[in-house]
Amino acid sequence: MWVRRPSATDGLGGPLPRAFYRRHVVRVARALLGRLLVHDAPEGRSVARIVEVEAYRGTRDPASHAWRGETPRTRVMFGPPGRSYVYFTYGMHHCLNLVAEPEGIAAAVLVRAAAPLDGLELMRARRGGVPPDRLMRGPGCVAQALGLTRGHDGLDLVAGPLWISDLPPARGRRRIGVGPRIGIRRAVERPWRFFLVGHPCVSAARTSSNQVI
DNA sequence: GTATCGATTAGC
DNA sequence: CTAATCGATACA
Repeated sequence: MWVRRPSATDGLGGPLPRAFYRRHVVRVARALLGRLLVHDAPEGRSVARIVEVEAYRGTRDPASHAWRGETPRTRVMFGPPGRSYVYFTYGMHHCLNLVAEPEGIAAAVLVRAAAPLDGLELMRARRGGVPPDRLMRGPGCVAQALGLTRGHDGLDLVAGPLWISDLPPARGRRRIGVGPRIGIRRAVERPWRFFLVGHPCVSAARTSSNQVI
């Protein structure tokens, strides 16, 4: 069992409780915006603010990996909430999801973009000489910057090396943009992508066509 | 067994 | 716009 190492400069609070994730995936996705994503890797800690997410749910939405039912790859999506779902795609990229909703309901939130806050050197070593705002812009970049691979699939987000802080996101003066998911051919055009409006680390794709609420 | 496509990215 | 690159999936 992994034990998170405390540190003197640790002002991050603790991991969100499992109940946070045991809700409708869209509600979880919105609640994740602005929160701190932490990876305590053997090489060191990385911290980033989540600025863009997408929700995936159920076995009927053809955009969801789980739409054909439970398979070895999607099993974790059907499992208990508060775990990671990391998949490999296009033969070269990994993507990080956070599993939501009660066990038995396949649902997860894809982390599409984040703003690096700590562990910048570590991220630069993993990503190469990329400007800070581009380190975690795009789901593949998020996973790469954090050093996540399929070995990080199914991790417990409540008591593990990968977790979301329970510190509340800044409430004041933040707008949440809403739009359809990106990169989906058989799109189900529903407002399942959420992002912090105007944040430099949000992926630019189709932003102009999205509503702002 | 073969064929196709992908919750993507970097580069031209 | 396309190449990269391989696991999951569909089908013979």
